[in-house]
Amino acid sequence: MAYVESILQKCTSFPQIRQLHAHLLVTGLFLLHYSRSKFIDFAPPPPPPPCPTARHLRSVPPPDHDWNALIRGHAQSHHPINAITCYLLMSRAPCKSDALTCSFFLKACARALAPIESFQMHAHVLKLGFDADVLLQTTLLDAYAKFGDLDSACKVFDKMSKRDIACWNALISGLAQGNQPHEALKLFDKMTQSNMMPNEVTVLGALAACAQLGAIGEGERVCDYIKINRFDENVIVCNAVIDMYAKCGMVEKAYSVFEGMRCCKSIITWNTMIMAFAMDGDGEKAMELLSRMGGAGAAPDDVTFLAALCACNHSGMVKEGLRLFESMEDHGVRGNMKHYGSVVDLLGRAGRLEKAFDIAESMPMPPDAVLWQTLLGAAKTHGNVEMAERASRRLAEMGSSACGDFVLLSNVYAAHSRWGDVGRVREAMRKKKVKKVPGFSYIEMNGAIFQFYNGDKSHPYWREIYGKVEEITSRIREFGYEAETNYVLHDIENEEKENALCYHSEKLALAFGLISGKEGSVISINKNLRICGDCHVVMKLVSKLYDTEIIVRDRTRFHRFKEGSCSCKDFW
DNA sequence: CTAGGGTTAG
Repeated sequence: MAYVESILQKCTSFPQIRQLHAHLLVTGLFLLHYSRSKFIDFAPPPPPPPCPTARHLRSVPPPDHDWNALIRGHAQSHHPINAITCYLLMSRAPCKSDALTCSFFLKACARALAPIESFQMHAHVLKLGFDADVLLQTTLLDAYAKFGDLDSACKVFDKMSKRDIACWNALISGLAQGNQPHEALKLFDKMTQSNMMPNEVTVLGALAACAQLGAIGEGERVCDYIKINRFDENVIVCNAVIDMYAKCGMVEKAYSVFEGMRCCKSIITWNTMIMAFAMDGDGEKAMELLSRMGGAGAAPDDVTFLAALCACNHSGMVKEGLRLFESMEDHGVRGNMKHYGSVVDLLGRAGRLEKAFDIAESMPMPPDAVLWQTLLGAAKTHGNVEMAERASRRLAEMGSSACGDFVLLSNVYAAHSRWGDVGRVREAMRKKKVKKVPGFSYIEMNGAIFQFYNGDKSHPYWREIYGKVEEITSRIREFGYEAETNYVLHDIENEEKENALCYHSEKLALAFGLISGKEGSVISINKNLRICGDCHVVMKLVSKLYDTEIIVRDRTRFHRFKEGSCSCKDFW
C-alpha cells in the first residue's frame, strides 16, 4: 500500500488521480484504501451534468473514518443537500460525529439553505459538548446568518465563551448581507471599542453596510482605518472601497481609488468601476473603461458586459448597447438571463416594444419574472395597453403577484382613462392579498442616519418636518409647480390616502435635510424604491430655489439635482 | 496512525 500513498501524494491533476482511481478499482484496492479525501477533492465540480467519476467515488460505501471527507466533498459540490443524506447514512453506521462532521454538515446546510437541519445540528452540537469550539460556533453562526435568521446568529454570538476575530467578522458580514446594515455598523463600532482589531475581512463587512446605507461619513472613517493599516494593498478591500464610494454617489472618489491602486486590479475591480459609472448614468465613461480593459490585460466577462449594458440603459445609449450585446460572443461570453433582460430594457426604453417582445419570446432560455416586469414597465412608459396586458399575462402565468406588476398595469389603464379595467386590477390585488413594499428613505446627518417611511410621524420633530414640506410646496408653487395627481396613480408605493403624495418618504427626508443640514451642504438621500415623478419634479425645483445640491439614490441609480435639473436628464 | 473546519469584493 505504501506505493499508493506515495503516488497519491504526487498527484496534481485530475487525469492523474483518475488513473490511480482506475488502478485501485481494477486491483480491488479501492475498497481497502483508507483515505479518499484527496480523490474527492480532485473530482471535478459538476454535476450538473453529473460526473460519473465523482458519482462512483460517492456511491462506494466508505470505511468508517472517511465519512467526514465524503460529507465535506458533498458540502462543496453543486448539490450540498447530498451532504445531509450522507450524514443520515453515517448516523446508521457505527461511527461517531466529531466537530468536523458537524462543521461540514453545517456548511452544507448554509449552502443548501436548510434551516431545519441546521437547527437539528445545533442541538446535536450542544449534546456532543462542542459549545466551546470557536470555529464550529462560527460555522453555526454563519449558517444562521446565511439563511437570514439573524436573531439566532446573534444568540450564538452572545453565548460564545471566547470570541476571536473571525466570529466578529462572520456576524458583521452576516448582518450586512442580511439587510441589517445599521446593526452591522453598530457591531463594528462595538468591536473597535473592545480590544479586537478589525482586519481586512472586518472592513469588507463594514464597507458593505455603508454601501447599503449610503453612509458616506461612516464609510470615510472605515477608509481612514484601511489606509492606516495598509489594508489598501489588498485588491478585495480596494474593490469594496470603490463599490462603497459608488453606492454613496461619489463616483469621482471611486475613480480616484481605482486609479491610485497600488495592488493589481482584478476583473472584479474593472467590473465594479464600470458598474459605478453605470449607476451614475455615465455611459460614455463606462464604455471608455471597457475599451481600456484589453490593453491592461483584463478580459471582459459576463458581468463586465452586464455592467456596460446597464450603463447604456441608464444613459439612453440604445445603439451602443445593442452593438455591445452583439459583440459579446466575439469575446466568448454567452448571454445569460440578465443580459437579455438588459436588452429588453434597452429596447423598451427606446419604445421598440415589439422588438423587445420578440427577443423575450425567442431567447435561448425561458424569460424570468424580472424580464417580463421590465417589459411591463416599458409598456407603461409608452402607454402601450396591449403590450402591458401581454407582459402581465406572462407574469400571471408564472404565478408572480408582485405589487408593482398590478400597479403598473393599472397605471396603463388609468392613462387611457379605462377606469373599469383599473377597478378590475385593484380587485384582483385585493383578492390575491398582494403585499405592498413600504417606501422609505434614509438621510445621513451629522454622522447619524435617519429613516422616514411614507407619511411617517414617528420623528420627534415631525410637526416641524411637515411644516417644512408645506413651506416647500407653497414656495415652489409660485414657480409653476403643480402636484401631479397623475402620479398618485402612477406611483408604485402610494396607495393609501393618508400617505398622500406630498408626504413621500423622500420629501420628508428632504425637508429634514433642509431644516437640520448646514447651509450649502449637499443633501444625500437613499430610497428603497424608485423615486416617483412628482418627487423628481419637487427635487429639481428645490435644488434651484433653495440653492442646494441634492443627491437621491434610487433602487437602481443616482439622481443629482443641481440648479433645477437632474443628472439623469429626466431619463430613468 | 493522517487530514480535514469558521469570516472575504462585482
